[in-house]
Amino acid sequence: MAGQRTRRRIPEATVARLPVYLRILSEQFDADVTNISSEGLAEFAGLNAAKVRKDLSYLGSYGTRGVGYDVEFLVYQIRRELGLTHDWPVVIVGAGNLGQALAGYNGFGDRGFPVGGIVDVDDSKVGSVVGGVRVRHFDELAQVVQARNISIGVIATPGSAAQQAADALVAAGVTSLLNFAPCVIGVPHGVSVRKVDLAVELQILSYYEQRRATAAPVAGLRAVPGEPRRGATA
Amino acid sequence: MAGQRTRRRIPEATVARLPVYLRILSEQFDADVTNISSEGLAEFAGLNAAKVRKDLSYLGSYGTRGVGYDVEFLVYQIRRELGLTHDWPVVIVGAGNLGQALAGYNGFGDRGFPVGGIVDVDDSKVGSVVGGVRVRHFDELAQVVQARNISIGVIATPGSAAQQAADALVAAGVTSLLNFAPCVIGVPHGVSVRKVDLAVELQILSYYEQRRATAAPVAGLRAVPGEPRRGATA
DNA sequence: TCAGCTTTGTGAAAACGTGCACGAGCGACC
DNA sequence: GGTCGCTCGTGCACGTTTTCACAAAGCTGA
Repeated sequence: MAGQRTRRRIPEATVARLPVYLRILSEQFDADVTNISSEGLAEFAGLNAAKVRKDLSYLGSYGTRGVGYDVEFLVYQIRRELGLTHDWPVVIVGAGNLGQALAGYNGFGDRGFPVGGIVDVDDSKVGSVVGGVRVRHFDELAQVVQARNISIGVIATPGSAAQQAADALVAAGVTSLLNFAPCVIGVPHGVSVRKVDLAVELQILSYYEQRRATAAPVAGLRAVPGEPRRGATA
Repeated sequence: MAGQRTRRRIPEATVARLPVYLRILSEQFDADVTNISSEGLAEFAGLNAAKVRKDLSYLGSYGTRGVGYDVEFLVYQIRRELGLTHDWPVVIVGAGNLGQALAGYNGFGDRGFPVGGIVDVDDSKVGSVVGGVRVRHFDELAQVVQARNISIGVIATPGSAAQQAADALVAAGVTSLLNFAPCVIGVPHGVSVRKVDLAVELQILSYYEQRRATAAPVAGLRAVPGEPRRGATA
């Protein structure tokens, strides 16, 4: 109650952009850039400077007027705000095509989300090793979760098994889910879900493609208002 | 100018939900459900009924008051609006871990987006076959695109090569990009980009996890306002 | 035909997110 | 110390999205 600063509520749209800023700032830091302006950061992120400033202002007043932001300090602050000061091991449910690719994808572990376990219902897959982790049986999910104190689960099952996977993950104590299955899953209040559906993304692109094709059959390629902005994240 | 009905502009938020409705409706159709209410559809999609009705109203007045919507007809209308009346072959740039997984993932082709080609700069990968498609060299990208009249490109390269991949795709005539690389890419006006970044999704989950952990250290698990809604896509 | 029930379609209001414009504060230089 | 130029932080207005509330319209059964 004493130490921690008052918790401001950060808008969801801003939360979704913080990881983008973090990546850019980390790259700049690695390139020995020590200071950056909202204008510069906006350029890298494909946004406008006012939005960047407003987003960063939710973290606190960490910029210096007339100068900009200290890159290293901002990296630290964003990491702290996003809870990235320690690793978050994840458990993957489903060792099929997608599950294997995810387990083998270094981008997870490199960014603080090591694969702490992977499970599948298929006995023929159990025991094999993907991405350096041995596949265990779905029934052992709770053990895996509790042994490593995992709070993030990744659903990489077919749609028909996704709800069952979600239920098992929640029952095991997982409170955040990343769902790759092409279906909506229901979870108790207090559990976060984010969904990534590749087909949906392609269908959205298809809409704008089709619209370009039919809306301006005479004028040829032309700007279409209401286009998705760049950097629209899943 | 004569035949086609006036083109109403559909809000981006609605466009992003139409694929979800489409999937649900297709499943219902396969289960021999012929009619569905906005309430029923909302339940499946994890939304409220008013939003569903407003979304569908952008397509036209296709419901029947007191009854609901004809599932088959609605499927047809959404497919038409999204431009899904024909296949959209895609070309994948990058045959690494992710590119191979995408090529091997049946969910693409099944939903009208067959992999029309996959290219890589690495000679050792050229010639190998993934997901039934032979990997060709990056230099042949334009040929691949033009031979199959491809307008959607998938970027599955490392971040450092993403901009180069995007430039080559655009130069070859591709007008829609799905970017899996962890960076923002710049494209000319008139080209659509959607971005999927797995690490970003996990970092967003991390934020809410961390918030839960620090915001209510006494009361234990509690609802957090401003939680991402379920099914938050892209 | 009419009453009663159901469900759509849609204005209007509320909530949310974005972009502009400008005051405030900081550093640099004289 | 004062002036100048730069950049942050933020109030405000605008556009978009969500939610509410209800009239309109269809079906059922008498």
